[in-house]
Amino acid sequence: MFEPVRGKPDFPANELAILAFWRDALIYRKSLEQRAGEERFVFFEGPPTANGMPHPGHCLTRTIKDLYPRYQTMRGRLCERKGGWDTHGLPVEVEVCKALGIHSKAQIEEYGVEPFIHRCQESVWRYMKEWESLTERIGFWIDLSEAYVTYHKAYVESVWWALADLFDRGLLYRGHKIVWWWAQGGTALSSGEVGQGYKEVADPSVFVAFPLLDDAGKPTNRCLVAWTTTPWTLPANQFAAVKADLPYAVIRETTAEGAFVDGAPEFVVAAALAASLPEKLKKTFATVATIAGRDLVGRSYLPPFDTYRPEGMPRESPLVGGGRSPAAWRIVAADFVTTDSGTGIVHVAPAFGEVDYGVLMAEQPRFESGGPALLNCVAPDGTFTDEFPMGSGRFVKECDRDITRDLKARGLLVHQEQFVHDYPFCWRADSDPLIQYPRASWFIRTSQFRDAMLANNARIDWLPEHIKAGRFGNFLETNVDWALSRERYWGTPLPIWVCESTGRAEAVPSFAAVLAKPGVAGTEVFDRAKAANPDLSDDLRVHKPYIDAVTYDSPFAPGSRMRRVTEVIDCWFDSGAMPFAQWGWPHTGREDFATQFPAHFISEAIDQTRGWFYSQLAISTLLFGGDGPGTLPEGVVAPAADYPHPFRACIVLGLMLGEDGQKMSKSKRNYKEPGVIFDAYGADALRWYFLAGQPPWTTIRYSERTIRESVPEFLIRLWNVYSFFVIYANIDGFDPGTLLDEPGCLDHADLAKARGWRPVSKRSELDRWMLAELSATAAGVVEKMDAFDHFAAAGMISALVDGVSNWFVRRSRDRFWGAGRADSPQGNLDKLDAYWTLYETLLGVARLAAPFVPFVTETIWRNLAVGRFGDKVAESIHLTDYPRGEPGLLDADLVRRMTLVREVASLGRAARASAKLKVRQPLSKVEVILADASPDDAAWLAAHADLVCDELNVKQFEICREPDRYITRSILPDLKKLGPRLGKLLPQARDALTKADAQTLLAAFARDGRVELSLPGGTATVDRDDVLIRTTPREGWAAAEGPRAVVVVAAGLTPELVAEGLAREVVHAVQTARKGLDLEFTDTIALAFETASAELNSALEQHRDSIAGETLAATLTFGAGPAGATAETIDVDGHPLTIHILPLGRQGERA
RNA sequence: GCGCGCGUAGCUCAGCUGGUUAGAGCGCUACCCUGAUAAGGUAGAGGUCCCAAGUUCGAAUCUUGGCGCGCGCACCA
Repeated sequence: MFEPVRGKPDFPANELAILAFWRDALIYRKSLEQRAGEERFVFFEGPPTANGMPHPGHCLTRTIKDLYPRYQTMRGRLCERKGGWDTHGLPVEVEVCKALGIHSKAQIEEYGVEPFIHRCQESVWRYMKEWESLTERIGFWIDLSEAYVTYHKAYVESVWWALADLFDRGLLYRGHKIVWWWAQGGTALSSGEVGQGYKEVADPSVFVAFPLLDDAGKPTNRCLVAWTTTPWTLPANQFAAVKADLPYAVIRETTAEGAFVDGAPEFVVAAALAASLPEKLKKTFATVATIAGRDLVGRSYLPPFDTYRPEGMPRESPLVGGGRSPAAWRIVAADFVTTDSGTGIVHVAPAFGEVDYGVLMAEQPRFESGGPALLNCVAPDGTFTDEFPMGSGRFVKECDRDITRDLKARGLLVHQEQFVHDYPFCWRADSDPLIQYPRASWFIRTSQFRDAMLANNARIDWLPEHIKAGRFGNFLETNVDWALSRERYWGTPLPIWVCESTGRAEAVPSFAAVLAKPGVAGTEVFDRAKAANPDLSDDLRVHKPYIDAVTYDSPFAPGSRMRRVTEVIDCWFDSGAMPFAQWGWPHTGREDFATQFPAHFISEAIDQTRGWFYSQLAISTLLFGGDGPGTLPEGVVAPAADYPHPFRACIVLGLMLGEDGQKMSKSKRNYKEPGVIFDAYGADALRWYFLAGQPPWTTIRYSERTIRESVPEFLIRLWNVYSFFVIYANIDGFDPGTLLDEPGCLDHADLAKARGWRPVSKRSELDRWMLAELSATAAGVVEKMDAFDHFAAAGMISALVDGVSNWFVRRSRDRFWGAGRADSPQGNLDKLDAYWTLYETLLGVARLAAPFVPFVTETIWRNLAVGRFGDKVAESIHLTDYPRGEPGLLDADLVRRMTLVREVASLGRAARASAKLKVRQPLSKVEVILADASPDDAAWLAAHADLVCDELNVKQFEICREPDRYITRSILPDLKKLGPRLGKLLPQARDALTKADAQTLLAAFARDGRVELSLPGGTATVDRDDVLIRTTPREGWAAAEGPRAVVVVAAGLTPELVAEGLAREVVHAVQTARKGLDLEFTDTIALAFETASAELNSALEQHRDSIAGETLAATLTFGAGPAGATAETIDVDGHPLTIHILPLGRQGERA
């Protein structure tokens, strides 16, 4: 006996039981052990952070990340799945700050870096439990016990090795960078943070005159007009930029009569904007001259403030290669100048703008001895320094008004207005405007590797493909050096120590390397902390503040000490280093890294394009591409430099939105917690919804309704088939366990050894069809899954389940109900065949679907296989091999023809429906006209008349001999074939073919195989293969038309047919009544009919035996029913009938 | 502003290299079947395939330009 199956499945409860089984029986571990020594399928887990709650988006990634390793394991490969946790970074610090009720760096320092770091380390695991339970509940098999953790000492040291290697190769350097600076908080903000803080504000917009100087250095009456919305940057002005190929106009105010106003200055602005300034000023101007931008370049001007221009300061510096030039307050050419707004002349303050800084960087190499220095009169706290006395000690933005007033007083303010634009503010303190500000920073020379990264990218199998050349490729094209350092606390410390007297630096590859330095000191700081608090994690040895205390003797200056720089690094470098750092490589884990690099497969959402996808690719390309790493410990070998690495294929998942199509947000409550879905529908339902609902890269709208609706279509249907099988196998005593001694893997070849198993070639056509479909689907699914196309694979599996349910089982019902038991070779062989076929199919479907819906398939396997064979078979479906299809069972002809029958049956039902003839009513005949079937297929169909008759409840089925009675034919050109050949003649040919008499044309095709069409534009030869024949039913028949056939049913009814219809109607009524009485399938009844209708009475008499048989009526009488019977009066097609039923109890065997 | 993606039925989405009547599931309506039964089947209603121009014998599909939405960039990696 199989374990009886509930008709109404409780998937969630079922799944909990399966989870317990997996846990207790160590199935995941066994699935790996079983593949020991096999070829590997390498998977990298992109580390999530347990600092936040997991949400539905993580369910999607975890489903996909589980699917392929599970699949590949079943395909025979060894796929270890090492978990990982991303633990560093600003978000952790922010969480801790929130808990502490502080938020500036000063407050952190005040609280103490040491306790702060301790809090960070604890915070990292805050939602650990939720993450672990989600991971288990959704069926994501991954080894969390051995997970890598980015703050662990071994991990940090691995990252240190990478950084030291880059440093030694000159790829890690210190430079300046203009950042968005939160002055009040004393920190730069990351991209996400700045993006969140944009607000629309009105800033002052000022047009300022920069008087040009004559050769003697005296101001002239001619002024550049520059435009800025940040007046506070004017004291740090160093250049004015124009565009070389733009014309500039010199304009001067005129009186109403058109004469120049006495003493009015001449303004230089872009010619394209020469009209806008007079408009703003509401004055009239006339053009004095036009100058090309390039002719302005090199001229000197008087800066708006003399902050950096004290009397006697040399204004010229020596140029590289001879000559001299003013080093500042000079006009330069720049491409970023536009005429979209402003004046076409850009005020350049390199300290306070990224493009401005770029101008300075371009200028400096022109000069001897470094060229112009960066001028910065603002302190890190956002206040002016004493260099600019007017604003000294005040926040820069607050000085805008005074600066404008001062310019006006000195006659330099040409115009002032308000300008409304988006400007970033601090996301945590939204009244604090951010400013662009120069900070010293450490960079990695990624831009030098741009071409290598592009070459590497070109070899990656991106899904969807457009990521390669699109989002990711574009991003690589515009690569700039990676700003690595962060002036924060909780992160991997930058392993660079600097000589306190010479400023020379070196990088160390490990903590041991630090300890090995001469005169090392400061390690006792951690030791003391550990002594005071024995629970202190040793991992913190390599973190701030302890590592900062470690110093050693400088190799650069005797007597000096080496001290670590204060920065930590961008946490994206941590996660990007995981391919090797998860093993602690190269210090440890050499074997693991050698066998598990690169990954065959990774998958994350599209937001990782610039995150993990990039950081992995960049780090891997820099370290392992080309000549490979510069330094490796003795005996350690670098991986091959062949691209792609570190991953070969990457599924980029779409963004997940909430129920309302908006971004998921806890506060909006626009999504259901994963736990709610698991409890109501189960993990399989959620997984199937993700995998089969849409291609993975589409933006997905996560809604409970869609998940709920996706359950019946696949899971319930599969369950129904399974439940059907178990019910009848138990009734019939079909038990493979007693028929098969050596079950092996329960593959086709194994089943062949069973007693009572007949070769498929000997079984009924339906069985051959089912197993052919199974094999074809298996082959197709494998092909799709190997190409990472699970969406297509899921569609095939779904179609297969539909075929089992709605064709095989439905067509086989009579076989399962047939007489004779199926428990031995001596029984009903056809019934036995049906069981073996359904058994094999169910096992096959379950195994195909196992990576997708691992729970329900495990349930099926546990009952159908393990329950019968015990430990002779794999204890879990996930320990079996993935079906690839039996080539010997494939039968493309049969599959095609069965599709044709199903189509004909479907059309027949449609034809009945159109004539309002219900299927209960038998009809005399159905005829089919095939539009375009081969003679073999037509003959095959004719031979399957029984099948069609049964499906359609008709007495006779035939291929129509006189099709012209029912249909008309028209000839249609096959455009795909004729189009390329005929080109412009096509419309004429189409008209000719459509208008011509179809019979004549068909006759011509039959005779010659082709026809010649004389068309106005020439002659066209059309072969029989170039046309399609379309058949259309004539009016007046109960007919339905499909692409390949027309089906006509005979609507005429004879008295016999009507009587039979009535009888079936009554059977239906009795069955409904049985159901109402809650009778078992096998309960017998005493039945009596009472009717005033002679016609109905006669019909019931005629079909008395079949009615009794179908309804399990032990007695069938007419008149009043037996005592105690229920009575129900109904209307049967206009005839009154009272039905009396008395349950008699269980019958030993079914009829 | 720039880049990428998307726009197809009431909803969620397929639709490969251009081809004849644009599909599926769900929902709705009607009918059917029912010894899998809180399942199953058939049909109907519902579409200017976002708009416009172009290429072509032929465009949902290719090109260009708009419009709308999302994401990314604009700090930065």
